[in-house]
Amino acid sequence: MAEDWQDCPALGPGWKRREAFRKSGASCGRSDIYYQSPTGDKIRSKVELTRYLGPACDLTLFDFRQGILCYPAPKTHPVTVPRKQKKKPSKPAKAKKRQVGPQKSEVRKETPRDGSKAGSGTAPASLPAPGCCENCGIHFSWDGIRRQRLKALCRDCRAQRIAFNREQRMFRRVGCGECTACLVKEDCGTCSICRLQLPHEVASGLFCKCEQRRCLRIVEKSRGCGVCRGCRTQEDCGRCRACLRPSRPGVKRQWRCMQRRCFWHFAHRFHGHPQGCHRCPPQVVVSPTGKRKCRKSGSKVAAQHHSQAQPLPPLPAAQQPQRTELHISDLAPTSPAEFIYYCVDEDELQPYTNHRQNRKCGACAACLRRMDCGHCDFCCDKPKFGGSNQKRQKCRWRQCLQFAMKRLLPSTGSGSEEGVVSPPRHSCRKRLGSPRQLRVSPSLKAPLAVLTAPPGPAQASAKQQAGRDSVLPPPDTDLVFLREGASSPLQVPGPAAASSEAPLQEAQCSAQSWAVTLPQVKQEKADAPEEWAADTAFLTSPTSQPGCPSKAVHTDLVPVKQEPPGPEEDREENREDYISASTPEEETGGVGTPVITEIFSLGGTRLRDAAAWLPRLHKLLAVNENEYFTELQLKEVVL
DNA sequence: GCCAACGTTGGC
DNA sequence: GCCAACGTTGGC
Repeated sequence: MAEDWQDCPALGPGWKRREAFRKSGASCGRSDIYYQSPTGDKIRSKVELTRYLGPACDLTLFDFRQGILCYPAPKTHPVTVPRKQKKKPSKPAKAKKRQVGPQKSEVRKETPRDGSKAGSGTAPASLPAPGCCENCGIHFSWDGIRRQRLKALCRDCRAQRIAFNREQRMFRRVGCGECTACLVKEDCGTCSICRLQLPHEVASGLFCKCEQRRCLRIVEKSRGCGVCRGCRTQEDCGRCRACLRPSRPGVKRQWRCMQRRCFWHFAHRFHGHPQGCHRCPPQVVVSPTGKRKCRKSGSKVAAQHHSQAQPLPPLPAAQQPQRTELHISDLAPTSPAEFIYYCVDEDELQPYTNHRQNRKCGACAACLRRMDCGHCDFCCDKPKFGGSNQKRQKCRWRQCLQFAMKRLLPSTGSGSEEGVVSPPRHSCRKRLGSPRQLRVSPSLKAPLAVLTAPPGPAQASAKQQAGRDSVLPPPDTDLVFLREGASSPLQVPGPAAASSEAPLQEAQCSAQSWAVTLPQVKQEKADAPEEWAADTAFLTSPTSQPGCPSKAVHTDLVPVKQEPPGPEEDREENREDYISASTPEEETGGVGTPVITEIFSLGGTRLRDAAAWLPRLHKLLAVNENEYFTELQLKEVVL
């Protein structure tokens, strides 16, 4: 896309403008205008531009869409006269009709970029210290590339590389269609893929393609392109981190000098990110249980082909997969130990829906929540809260819980039909369930399930509500027990007097006092299909009620009191063992991820074991009603 | 496989 | 026109 950028002298040297036409969706054909500052910052609207340039810069005359300055025409002459010149900073910034996060935003924008934007009223930015492109060697502004990238590539080279990667993915999926391998119509029958004896339609599919039919234009990492600067470099530089990396005794050096790595190194190795993982969207791999898996993770079992697997009907000649024709049950192996992972076009498994709306059930408390909490990391990222708009995600407290549950329980379809749109059955595309929705605190991977009443600024009452109906997460803690309908955390939860803020739909499950939800992504990836089946069995145990989404609900659970901010020693201990009291900040939806659901992942504990340890947990809870539990205690219970 | 970043699109 | 946030992708 780099070629789409065009200079925009109206904003000064180095500014670029791009018009992007929407290629799909309801607004297909519509165009959006983006600007890029000399330092590489992307501007998406005039408001952002105003914010970016600061109040000293008057954009009144600047036509954002056209990228030109429009001076007021004579009264009788409506035609604007574009001029290519710097705008005048003399006039104070026009008050926007809608100032979003005015002060914070300005502070935020100016703080990190003061250097580049000081005096940017007309000609923005002193250029940052240049870097040297690893590929072409030219000097360029490194500052424009904000990510933590190892390769220092200039914009053009990076664009080339990205284009190359994109092309390579396409080659891997469908091939170039021109090389001799792509023209081969028959499988060899002898390669490792063919020997798996996968159904023909699968074997002739994309990533499972016969080795003899794999596109020859795929650049193998081990070979490199042979042409780029990296491939042509014969000697190690001796200075890069690879060269400096100490080799293990007795082990041949594994690290190739950074300077000798192929510029085109395909970022996703074929077997590293095959179709099925979230990096490879067009294809998914589906286990017979319905859990989609990245082939990488499923490769072991994939190698164990079950000869009795029922072949799928042949694909139409047009190679269009038969939508909705594929049923997971058709693929069920006769032995639980044996699984076959099929390449299935994702569209086969989900009829067309508006994907962008599939993340909302519209019914859960999170969906019903109107206000951003203003404190979670995603809120903090929002411009209106002074963020830099990099994450661009919905407030964590507003991320659909139903969707999360669906993702977590791919094979569980019960109990969610009541006016709830079933979220799409997405593959292991993580983004869909998204760590954004449910993220495990990296500092503590041990907690039990958590549900919290979302805190937030929106509710003075909500805060109280949170205090009443739930136990808020202590710092660095993923453990929160939500109690419904209770007047205080100390009471044994009674019938749900569902708080409108109570997450999930426990509110609908009047008999359920506690809700325990599944771990999100990390658990998902770790679980084997059979474990999911077990999980599901547990989660859909008779304790669940019709109308309730599938989730672990244990009626025997006794409430746990969340201590108020405790003594200092407790806080210290929290780092190690304790799930301690929450800080005031977190009580309002604070810095810590406001975890919606978490986790049964104590040391790899599976939900399937829950039947065994839940009673123990129950006992512990009963004994320690007013206490917190150490991670150690929880481990003892669960493990 | 995870995550941050960001292009893109929906909707107000 | 603008913002929200979904979904993709590069880096690791």
